[in-house]
Amino acid sequence: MVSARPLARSFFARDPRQVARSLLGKVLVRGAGTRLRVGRIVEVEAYLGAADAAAHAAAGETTRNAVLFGPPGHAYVYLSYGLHYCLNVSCMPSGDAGCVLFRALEPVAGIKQMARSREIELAAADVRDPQILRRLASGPARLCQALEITRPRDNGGDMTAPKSGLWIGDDGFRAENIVTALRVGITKSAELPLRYYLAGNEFVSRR
DNA sequence: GAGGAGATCGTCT
DNA sequence: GACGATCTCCTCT
Repeated sequence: MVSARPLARSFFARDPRQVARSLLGKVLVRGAGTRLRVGRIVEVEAYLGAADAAAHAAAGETTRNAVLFGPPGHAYVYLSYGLHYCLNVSCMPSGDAGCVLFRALEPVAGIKQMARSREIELAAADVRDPQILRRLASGPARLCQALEITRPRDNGGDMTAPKSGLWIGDDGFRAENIVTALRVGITKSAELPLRYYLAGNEFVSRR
């Protein structure tokens, strides 16, 4: 089991582009005690708030996106296409409602639990099968399924506090060779290069 | 391996 | 009443 320390709130009180790059290589931790599920963050996207037409915050504050307008470092979870949840963390560039979307994780611990949540049959021999591991959390909706992240349960939670049950930690891993690319699945402001991932990483959702 | 369609519902117009 | 920051399955090549 890795030991990780939570990130400070000030980490998130920056421009979402800086936060996004800095988050690569950190670990997303679900749960408490010994039943932890841990994934390394390998792919994220930045959303800039009012200046970014693709951002949920662009049209102003509503009950849905209220978390984005609150303090940085909190979880913003929303339902996409009526089926899937997606996880963001709020940032605060000069009072604006920016955020970072988590797009893919590399499973580190609690792999069998993740598979169960994803309804993937996993024999002991499969735990190291890269084909199967890749299906666990490579995609924003998949990682929410794998960690059982939902809006009723996790929206607004404090991602700097382990006691919230969903937090981000630094285990000493240092990201190198970060690739910048276009964001996935949006139509507005699609030309902005705000997606970041670890070069050559197997668990990135799209290359 | 690539491409297309369907699933499904909260939120905003 | 329309529309998604998606995933999976199916078909075709």
